[in-house]
Amino acid sequence: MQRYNFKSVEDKWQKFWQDSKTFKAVINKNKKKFYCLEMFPYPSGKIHMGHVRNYTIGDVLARYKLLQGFNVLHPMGWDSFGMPAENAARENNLDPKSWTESNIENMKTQLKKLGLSIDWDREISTCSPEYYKHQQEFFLELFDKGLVYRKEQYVNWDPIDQTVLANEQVIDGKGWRSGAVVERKKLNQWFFNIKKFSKELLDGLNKLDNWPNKVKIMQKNWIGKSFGCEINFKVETEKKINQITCFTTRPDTLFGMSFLAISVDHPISKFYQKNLEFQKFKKECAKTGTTEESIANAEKIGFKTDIIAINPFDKEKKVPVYFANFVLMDYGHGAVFGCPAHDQRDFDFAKKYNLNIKTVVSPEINDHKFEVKSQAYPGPGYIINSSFLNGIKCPDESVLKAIEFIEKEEIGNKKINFRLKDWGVSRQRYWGCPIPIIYDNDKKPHKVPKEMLPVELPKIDRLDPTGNSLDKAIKWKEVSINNKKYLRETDTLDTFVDSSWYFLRFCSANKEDYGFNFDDINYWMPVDQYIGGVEHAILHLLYSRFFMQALSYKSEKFTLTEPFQGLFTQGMVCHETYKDDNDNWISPEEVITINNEKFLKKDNTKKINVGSSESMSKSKKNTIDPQQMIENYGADAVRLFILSDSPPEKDVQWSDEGMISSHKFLQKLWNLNSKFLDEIEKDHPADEDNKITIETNKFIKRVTNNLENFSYNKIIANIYQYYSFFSKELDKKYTKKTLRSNYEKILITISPVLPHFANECLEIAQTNKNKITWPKYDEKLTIDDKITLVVQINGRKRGLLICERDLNQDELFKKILEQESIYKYIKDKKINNKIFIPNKLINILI
RNA sequence: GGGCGAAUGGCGGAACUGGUAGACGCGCACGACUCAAAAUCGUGUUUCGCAAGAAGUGAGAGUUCGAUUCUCUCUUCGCCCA
Repeated sequence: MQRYNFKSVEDKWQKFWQDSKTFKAVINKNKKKFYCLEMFPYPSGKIHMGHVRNYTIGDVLARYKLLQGFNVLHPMGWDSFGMPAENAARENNLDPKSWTESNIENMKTQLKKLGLSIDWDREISTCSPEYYKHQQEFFLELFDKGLVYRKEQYVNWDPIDQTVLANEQVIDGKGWRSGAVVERKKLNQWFFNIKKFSKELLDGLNKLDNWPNKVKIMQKNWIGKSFGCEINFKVETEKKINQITCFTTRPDTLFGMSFLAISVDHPISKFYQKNLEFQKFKKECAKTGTTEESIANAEKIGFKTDIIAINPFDKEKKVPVYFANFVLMDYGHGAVFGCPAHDQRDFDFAKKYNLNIKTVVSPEINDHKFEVKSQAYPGPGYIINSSFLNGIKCPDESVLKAIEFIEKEEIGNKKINFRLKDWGVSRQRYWGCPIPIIYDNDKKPHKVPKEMLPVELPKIDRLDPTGNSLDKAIKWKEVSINNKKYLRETDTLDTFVDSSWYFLRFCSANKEDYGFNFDDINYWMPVDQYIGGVEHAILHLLYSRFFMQALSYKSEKFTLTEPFQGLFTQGMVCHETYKDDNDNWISPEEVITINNEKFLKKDNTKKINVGSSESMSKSKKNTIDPQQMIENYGADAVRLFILSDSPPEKDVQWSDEGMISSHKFLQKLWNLNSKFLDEIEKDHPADEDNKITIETNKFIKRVTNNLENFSYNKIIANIYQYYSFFSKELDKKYTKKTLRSNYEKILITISPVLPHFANECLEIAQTNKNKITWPKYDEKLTIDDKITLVVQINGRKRGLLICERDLNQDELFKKILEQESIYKYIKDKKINNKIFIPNKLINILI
């Protein structure tokens, strides 16, 4: 018996799939399509275990659907713009383009070694002008539809590196690289009007039945619909201010108002521009970052104006107006009224500035003595101290009542507000898609004419260590059209834009005229199953959904609003972490285990401190290199292991022992295969044919169900079970025909998980290629004729009864009396009741 | 602080709509093969107990003939938002 040579088998099949274009997807309107897509990778240079898991899960599904007869589209591409390339280029004095391209080549080779069923002819890369040309067209299309606009917006500004930082680059309020305290700075930037589609994006979630609930809830919270009203506050001031409009969800607490707070960017601020104290205050506010979290955690500070606001519920009550750092201009109208007794933030503010704290909600009904003292009471209850609102249940009824009053008195109006903010897409970076806009001498923006697209990135040999290199590419920046001079926009697009429509591009990957072709997307879209990490639950998925809204807006031809019919979010791959005594991270490669204790490989004497298992990351050095594993154990073994230990939606622990045992198991399967081949030659009487057929049908049924439910870990268990059954039963008496047909079905059933191995075995068995389709199981043949019935006495298991199917209660009871081991419990006892579940259980109560 | 989810042997995890808890894998133990080891194969492996038996799915209650599964309270952990 020859050993299984995974290297030659895997190479052989990978070459075969590539040469014969097995996975090439071509539109065929007579066939049902299945679009299987995994989130495309950032080309960092090497694949990591997270990729292996993600793409194995997708590949199993794609191969299963292919065998089921679907016309499968399973493409792969590269999310190849972004900061790592820019950082690497700066550090190594390279061009981001060549760095990225060589990474892509590298990763492509590695991915191919996994044996994925990818149609590589549709490969796309977002940093290629062929791709971003279309993106620029879309940008202009959205521009024409009025969904793109420019406004001033705060950014995180690193004063040392002279650059804008993304939120995740701000660590504890400091720049990740320079360590400088990050400032808020206003820049003119481009925005996509995603807020406009808040309602559509929220309502659309209801249709997404095949999305994890958790992701839908996260998106729902992110969109943040809130019901309330706008209130127009009359003011007393010598300045030319008519009124101040606030949005509030709690107009029922208006009697407890003790101040009104507005954003430093509120239009009213123009009256204070010359006030030095105000300028100082504004600068102080700029010190807090731009994230909601940093604003929430910052100390609440205010600047008192000389404006007085009048409480519309009680015109005698007049309160001061403050500029406050916790009020944001882009939520509501940049103004809120403060009710300290029932909002902790307002409470803190009131304490600091010695403002009145009036309790207007009590937790118990008719409790007029309830008083807020050491902290705000934001909970439910009943309104007190509030004239016509007194005694009303809060907040459900009191809010409605307050709004009713507000509308009647024409103080304001009912309003639904969304937390979702417009999507700022400008990035002050070189390595991104150029924004196809040019500015005339008056700095007025114009579209780049269509025939001049794509606006290609200029080649820059050396990126500037500070600032935006595009801004300094003078030759590129200056353009002249019809003898008029313009300056190019030097910001590039957020890379989330690149990934918001790539799934459309896959449908028409090689067509040049437009981003996609309607015939193509009408056939292939939506993506039937999208698979990726839960970390993209909000932004990427929401932006992609928005992009479909934007493309279908005012369009008769584009009607797709939801890009991803099904979504699956897989868990991370984790590994133990190791540190030496000096607190340095140690990679698993440097660690050896002796008698269950872990030592540093270099000297074998230094003991390693084992830390918790965490998701694999370079910084903690707890990574396992997939390429190494594929070389050592083969792609099928790696696929088998990565699916085996945990359900795909949960985190999985990497285990070397598990990896090795998967590898060994393939060898066992191979040996079993040889035995099968020997047995297929022999013809026996059909004594056991029924048994093997039932076992095979059960196996197919289990695997099919587990495939449908993403219970891939259970499929591996099924495969182990089938192995242990057949390794014992193989030499029983089967006819040639039955053995062969069952054997072939099993090989096909395991082929999505072990494609190289299964195809090799099928070839050796000389299986007719036309017969390689997903086997259907016969429900009748998954049922054994004998069943095991549980016998309980007073709810306690006392024995098992192997008997025929469908016995009635009396027949069964007779059998129980015959069985001494059970009968001993009931003799001499009075039987009060019997609970009988046919073919499952009998519970005798004595 | 809010939302969502989870908790099962030494470990990862199974258990379909309430009906044999611990499938399958790892680890461990014992045995076979071997001069020996590795590899391989076989057997066993929730705990206590020699056994009969008893206890047992984070803790406590409840519903039920019967609860890992349903309800309530609590504890711990994870993720997301703040």
